[in-house]
Amino acid sequence: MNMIDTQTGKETSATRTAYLSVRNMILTGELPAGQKIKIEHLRGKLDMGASPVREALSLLTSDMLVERIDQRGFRAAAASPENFAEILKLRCALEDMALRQSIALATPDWEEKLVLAHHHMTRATGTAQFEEAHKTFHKTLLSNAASPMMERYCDQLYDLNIRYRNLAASEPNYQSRDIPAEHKDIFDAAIARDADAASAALLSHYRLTGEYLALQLTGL
Amino acid sequence: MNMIDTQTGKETSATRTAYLSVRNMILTGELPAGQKIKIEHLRGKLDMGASPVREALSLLTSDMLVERIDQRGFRAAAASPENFAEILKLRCALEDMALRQSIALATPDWEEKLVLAHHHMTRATGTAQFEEAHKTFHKTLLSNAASPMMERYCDQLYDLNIRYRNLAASEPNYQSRDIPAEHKDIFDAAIARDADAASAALLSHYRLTGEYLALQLTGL
DNA sequence: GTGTCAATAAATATCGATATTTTGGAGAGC
DNA sequence: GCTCTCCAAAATATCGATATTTATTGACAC
Repeated sequence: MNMIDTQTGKETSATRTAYLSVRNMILTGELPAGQKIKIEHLRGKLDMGASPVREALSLLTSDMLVERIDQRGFRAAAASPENFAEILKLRCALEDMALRQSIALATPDWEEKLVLAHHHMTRATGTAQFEEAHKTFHKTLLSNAASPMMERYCDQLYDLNIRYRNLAASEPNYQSRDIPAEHKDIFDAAIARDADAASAALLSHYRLTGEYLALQLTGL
Repeated sequence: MNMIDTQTGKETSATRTAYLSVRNMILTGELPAGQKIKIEHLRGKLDMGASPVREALSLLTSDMLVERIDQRGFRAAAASPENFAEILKLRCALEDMALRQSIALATPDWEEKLVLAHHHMTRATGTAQFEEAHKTFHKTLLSNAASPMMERYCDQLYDLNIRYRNLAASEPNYQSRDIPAEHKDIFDAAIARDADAASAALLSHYRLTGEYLALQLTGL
């Protein structure tokens, strides 16, 4: 006679729901960069009280996706070509360090994870599925660095980069690039424990994408 | 008939008060690393409702001073020798980059700020006053890099480092070091726009302090 | 026209109360 | 003696209402 709730599930809190929703709205551009975020509006849209919304927005501050101004509420983080350039530069510097550490500490276990992550990426079907696998692949590359803070920074920067890709609007059209080959190069070098080659391939991968996106961001 | 409040002042919000208080408690070790933070306890101590306390804790998450576990509240960020080593490494990498950029973009205005910041540090009297001036000096060094995110990271890492200095408990006793001379070296090289020398001096300054602190942290 | 100021409207910040969830422990069963 | 289950007690999470603060508007003087 106990009442295990409807459909078991419900493994979540209102704050978490709000956090994920708003995060997604900002990453996709549904909440435009720099725009004021009205608590009342979100509260209605998400059907919850103001407290979890405020808390979610406060947490999003960590991810540099939301700015908070005392007594004046929240707004979606501004976006600009300069900001994008900075993200790219920081990513290159931090991921270079992290990847080299990962390789220096390479273990069979890490290599196996990497093999799987790469394989999943090549087999992904839909766009969403590929995005997921792509993120996992890049995270796995750095996951052996034994450096949680650095991984956190890299994670943040990855998401900020995704945001700009979405803000660039037009469907990505990667001219003459062979993206799978670029990934394969990074992957092969990492597995071969060739840190210099792996880092070079990774940074080139980022910089090519960066240059391409930067061109489309002149309107910001 | 109107009630302009007592003593005009009151330039602050409850959330901000809570943020600064808790931040200070964690930096000084009054809230020990890893310890659970009870909202009710703080609410009483700071004499305010639970909402601003929660919001302050959520914001402190950005600074990596507080960890949040869904449905299970907040705790002061853990501390460990490994974490300290990571902070040191990241600081060295990021500040090296930032300082070089600052110097590359050097202007008379920046140099003047730097001269003043260094002067204030040499003239500071109390410990608190010196700490303040010291922080300002280091921030000023990087302030010309035109890279807000990098500066934010460096700020964070600076505070995390201060925390470990406080956690190391015993009064700092910098053996045979001449701290003012170390600062002077950094300062002179920066003013001379010698990026290599400035960076070398800065990193040496950090690493010496780091080694010294690391010895005292074995108990963590 | 243009700028200032007060009144109003809107939004944020905060409180106090309540609903949920987790934690700790006391017995029941093995 | 050791788990496991189930029940308080404690703490967190969330709501709805209210107090404050900021933004807007329009009248009025210059």
